[in-house]
Amino acid sequence: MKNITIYDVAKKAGVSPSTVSRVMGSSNHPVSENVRSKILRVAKELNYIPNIQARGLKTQNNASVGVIIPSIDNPFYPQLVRGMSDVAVGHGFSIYLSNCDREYALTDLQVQTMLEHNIKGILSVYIDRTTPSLEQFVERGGILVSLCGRNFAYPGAYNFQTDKVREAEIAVEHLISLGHKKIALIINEINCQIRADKLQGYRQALQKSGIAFNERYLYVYQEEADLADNTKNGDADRGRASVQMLLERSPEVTAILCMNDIMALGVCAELRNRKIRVPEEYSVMGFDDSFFSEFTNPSLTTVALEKYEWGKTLMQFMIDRLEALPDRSDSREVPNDLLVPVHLVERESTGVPRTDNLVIRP
Amino acid sequence: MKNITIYDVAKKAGVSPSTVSRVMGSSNHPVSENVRSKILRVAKELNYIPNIQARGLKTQNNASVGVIIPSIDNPFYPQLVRGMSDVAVGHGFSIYLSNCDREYALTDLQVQTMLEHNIKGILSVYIDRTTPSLEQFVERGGILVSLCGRNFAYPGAYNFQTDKVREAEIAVEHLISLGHKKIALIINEINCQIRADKLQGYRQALQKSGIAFNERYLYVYQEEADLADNTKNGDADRGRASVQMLLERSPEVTAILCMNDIMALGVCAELRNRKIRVPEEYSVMGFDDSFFSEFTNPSLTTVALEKYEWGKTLMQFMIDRLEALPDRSDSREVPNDLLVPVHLVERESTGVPRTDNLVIRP
DNA sequence: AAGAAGAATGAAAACGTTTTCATTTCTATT
DNA sequence: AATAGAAATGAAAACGTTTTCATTCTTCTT
Repeated sequence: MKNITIYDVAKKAGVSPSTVSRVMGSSNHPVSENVRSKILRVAKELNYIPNIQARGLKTQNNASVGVIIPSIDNPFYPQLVRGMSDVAVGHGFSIYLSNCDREYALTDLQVQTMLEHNIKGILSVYIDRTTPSLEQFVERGGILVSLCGRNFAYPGAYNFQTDKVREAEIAVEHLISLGHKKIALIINEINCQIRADKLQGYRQALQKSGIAFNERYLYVYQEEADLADNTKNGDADRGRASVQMLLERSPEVTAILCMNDIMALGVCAELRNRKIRVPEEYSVMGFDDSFFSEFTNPSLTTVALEKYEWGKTLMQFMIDRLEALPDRSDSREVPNDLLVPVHLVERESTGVPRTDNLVIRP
Repeated sequence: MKNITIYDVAKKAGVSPSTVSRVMGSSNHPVSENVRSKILRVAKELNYIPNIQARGLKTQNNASVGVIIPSIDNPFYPQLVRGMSDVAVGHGFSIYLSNCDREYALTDLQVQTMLEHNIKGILSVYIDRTTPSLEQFVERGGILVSLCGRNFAYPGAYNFQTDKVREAEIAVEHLISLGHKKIALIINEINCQIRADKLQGYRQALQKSGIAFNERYLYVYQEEADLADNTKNGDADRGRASVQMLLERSPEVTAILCMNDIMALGVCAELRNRKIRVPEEYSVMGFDDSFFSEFTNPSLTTVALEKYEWGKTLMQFMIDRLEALPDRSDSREVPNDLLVPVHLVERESTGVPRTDNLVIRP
């Protein structure tokens, strides 16, 4: 079961291995037409398969990029990854996918592996903490492009930013424009930049409209608790649970802004359970415009980001850098025109606030 | 920017490269405790990173497995992939993810790439057509494990089967048990085994109950049409569109069985649009128990498969084979006890059939 | 017709490991 | 105390490429 090598085809074609290499690889060294075609023919006959490992060993390059995301099992990411994948295969690149759950140790480990595989490009999404191996990666000249919130930048990386502050502002502004003044925000513990950004946007929007920030309308909880169960995405359940708390602690609220659409779905389901109508009694909003949000009942008002487009943009950017690798003259600036904008998608789950102040049905 | 190699640490530690290799790699050759610890220490000091490409070149092994799925952008797959990923990283393996859209040419290309990367294990899910490079892969001793419908088996592969026939039967049986007799089935064009299996299950269940199969209740359409738009998952829209057709062609139907939950969601949304109630007027069912199905309104009755568990099982199986690679004494039989069962999840979208035969509201 | 420039080819070293085989060092048995 | 055997180490070849450098073969210019 010996592999067919460049030597085998060289022998059969009656030329030297060097020449074969020049036609099989991406060399631009000239080689005459007839020997080229002969080599190609023989290679096909022998079913020759270039050995990327050997090539990479020599060239210190391997056509693949590592993608690190929190978890593919969050509906935000599949489309993003799909966009990345599409442009990657278009350029002959492969994708190493890695779910790190935003866990420090796990991220470090995965990057370590990528380092060992001699991967030269890492695309990290919404990971807002650097690790030793990540630092080592950029130190060794690896290309790190990161997509994160507006208040975070890796040193030495190309930092794309999605403006989560603005996203949250847009959401709250929408709610305020409908007449809401008591708006609950449900988010995870603030250990992650995105969430901090969202909180900031929330406060900013309130402030702009002269509405006082009320600590009691803020629902923050630990994520760790149910991480153990990888079997399902916990956000929906967390949405459910929050409703219970909210109804006890601040039923006077008229709108509920959720961290993402899944959570909003959970909130809606629980409200429905309790025979509370959306949006007549509570308006509910999410983020991300997940694919299902258009089809739920009521359909979800949300703030959208072109995920697929983003994925494409990021990977294209990465590949451009990768293919120009030797000269790293450019700074780590990211062109502004690559920022894909964000927009409100207004659907059925939000409406004017209820007028009566009754409610309270535990 | 020269790499630190095994030679560097050998020199600094005052031993030979061979010895360093033995402690850094997974050799079981004995090496004394003091030199081992010394090497380890020096390696850490120098920030030595083993070069997997070089290792792979020598050992013809690289700790990664290729995963081929139709598209990560179909909610069935993220959880499956997550399961795979979890066990893979647990064993130090990396995942090469590849979306092939069930396209022949694309699949072939991606496998070709994996071949070039010297990947020794490919996990393929619901791809029911072999390609030249896939054949070459198994010919060269690659391990192919495939998850597919019950009527399909790759030659030379470990074939896991999910029983789509049975799944469909379960669904139809449920509907029949509620009293339905006129059951529509909406599926994609039958170029894929899963769909054929589902159709078979549908017919079988009807037959068992002595209900005649009615061609008019079968809605099949081409998938190609809107594949171009990768921006969104088209099944929901197809569900929508089907409602229109169904209402024209066979409004007498009382239950609608959809290919998957996304499609069911689309169907529900369109019915709601037309003020037609689910399940009072039409029962609607899907497949897959997607994570959102529990939270929609009405929540969806569906047939579930433990996707995360399946992913783990498959990857574990793969890694076991991979680690025992040299001896391939076993046949390609797959142990029966690894079959993860399928079950009905009864929720709100199905109920007894309406009694009046009115309807028809185009 | 001679020579220069360029095009096409080949030889061989290098990339960073693993592993076989040979050698040295140790331990235990007599 | 001698030696068999085991344990620990090292030297060197091999894995399959790419690429530098040297060489040969063309083709043009004068």
